[in-house]
Amino acid sequence: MQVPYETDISTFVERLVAHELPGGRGLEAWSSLLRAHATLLRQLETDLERETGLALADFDVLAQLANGGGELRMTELADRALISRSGMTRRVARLVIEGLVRRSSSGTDARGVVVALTDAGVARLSETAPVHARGVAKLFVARLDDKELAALRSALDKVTLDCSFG
Amino acid sequence: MQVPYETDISTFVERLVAHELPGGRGLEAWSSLLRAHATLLRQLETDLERETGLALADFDVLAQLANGGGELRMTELADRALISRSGMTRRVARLVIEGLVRRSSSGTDARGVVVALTDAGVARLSETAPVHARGVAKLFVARLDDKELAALRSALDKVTLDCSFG
DNA sequence: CCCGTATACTTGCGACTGCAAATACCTTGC
DNA sequence: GCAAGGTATTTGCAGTCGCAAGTATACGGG
Repeated sequence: MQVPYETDISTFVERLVAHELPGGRGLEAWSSLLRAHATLLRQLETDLERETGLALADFDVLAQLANGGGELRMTELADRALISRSGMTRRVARLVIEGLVRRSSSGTDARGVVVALTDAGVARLSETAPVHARGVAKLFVARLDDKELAALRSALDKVTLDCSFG
Repeated sequence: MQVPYETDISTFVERLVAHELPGGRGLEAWSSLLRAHATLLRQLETDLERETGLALADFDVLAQLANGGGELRMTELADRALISRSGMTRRVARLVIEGLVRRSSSGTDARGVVVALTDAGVARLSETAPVHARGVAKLFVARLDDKELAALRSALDKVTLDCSFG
């Protein structure tokens, strides 16, 4: 491709992008989404780990199981936690070793595995959920009013895809 | 912690969380943020890789460099790309091997490294930027009107932290 | 009843990540 | 002009990830 060296690279790329996104429309919002997500998750992760010793990824599995009534299938769990099935296989394996979760085979489908919270898992979740909730409250919810939260949710749901992992 | 087995686990955890987030306020918005981010990035990543052979992470480095006028220091690059400095060291190393980027020492600070786009890097960015922009346009911008984009940006900027990596 | 295909999950693999420690250089105070 | 402490970057390491392929089970048509 012919590159016009006489102009600034930044404005050159801007022109290329403008063909798809006139005036760079929506680009600041997109970039804000990336930044907010990255910085918030980073902070929540380190806070939770420091205060409770539990990794956010592991907390998420426990929380999803609780939301699911205490037990879920592997695929369902992976979908809810937004990671791949193979990733969930290993996460669950780690949690089983820690005794926070139990695996049993599904009664109706011998291919299936049901993952359930153990008593220790429920206890661990009980300790950690308030800490994480406090983090989300302080860093996210407290900085926004009801209107902003509703707008955020509405807009984000419009751009959410329903693709799963392999 | 004493766990009331007689009640549902889901409502039990809900009660624990309600102490920090009355009524679970903002929790749907938070979950929407996580879902939107995960699904969008997954799709954009696979689309870009399939159509251009470039990983989104590598594209991001090239784009940040272009935005920075063609060259940036490692730390600045890592901050903009929202990853750790050590991660950026390795990404840049890969891009140097591919010939898309060049490393040179800063004139004024012998500790510093300046990363710059090569001609090949500019060319690669020119091929890939429209593809990525089209993806962002189709999956994100097109689904929202100007008001929603502005609200999204405003709300997300309010919750963005300014922490860096180690 | 059995074959072909679809689904549920796991494993081999290669690649990427961040943290902490190490290295190299700058800067300030004295 | 040099020691002490700060900054920029890289490397050792251990952990995690997703993809593709593999295993095991379910199911539908002949």
